[in-house]
Amino acid sequence: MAVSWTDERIATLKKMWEGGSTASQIADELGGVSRNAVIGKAHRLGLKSRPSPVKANDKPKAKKAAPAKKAAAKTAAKKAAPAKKAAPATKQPTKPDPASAPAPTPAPAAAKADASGTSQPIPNRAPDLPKIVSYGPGGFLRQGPGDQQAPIPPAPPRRRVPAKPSPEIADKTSLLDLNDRICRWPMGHPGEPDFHFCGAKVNPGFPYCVEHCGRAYQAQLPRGARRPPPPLPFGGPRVR
DNA sequence: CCCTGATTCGC
DNA sequence: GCGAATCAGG
Repeated sequence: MAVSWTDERIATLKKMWEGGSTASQIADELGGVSRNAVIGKAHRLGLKSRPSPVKANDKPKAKKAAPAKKAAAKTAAKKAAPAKKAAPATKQPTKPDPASAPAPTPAPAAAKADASGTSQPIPNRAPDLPKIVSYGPGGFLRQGPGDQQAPIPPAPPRRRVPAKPSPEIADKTSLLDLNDRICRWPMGHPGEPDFHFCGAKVNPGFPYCVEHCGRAYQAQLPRGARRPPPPLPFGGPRVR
């Protein structure tokens, strides 16, 4: 292994993982590791999978055999002979487990965040869940179409080596400084040396400060008045 | 095809 | 403990 899992890297991994970032993004950000490594480490750390595209379902129907057998057979076959598909060994009936805990319902009742400067626009406080609520597909916070705050010129390329050796982020709010009480609004792009977070005190019950709550939770426009510009997490985080 | 996370297993 | 290979769903 080229890089070991230092305490710092583990902290970053945890933060991003819990923050909803994908394993690929985390791997990218950390640098020097594959997304598999990130996932493996995350599991070893005891982190669970939140939105897993593959795991969420739980059908009362019969399931396929456990992958263990297949994997074992596969590897064995691979090592032994270049056969593509090994013959299925003795099959064993898998008994379906009873349904487990219900899926977590996020229920983003973001409601209305006023745009004008009328004091506190948060009528209903968040009842619980101190964790993240609204992340965009890019892994970070979504932003309403109303405004832009940065030109966002450079699209960070997919790099896999140097990401954060030890940048001097000084007093900027780094990923590791995030906690439940400070605004997580991202400033800049992850991977850039000056990438940081807002860091202001959060609007109680929300992951952002009051100002950024107004940006994160924009009232839905009435149907028909739909705006063409879709919300982008960044200017264009993905480059391919 | 791309993506995602989960799991297994050799190292 | 680590992570590539593999699996499996979207």
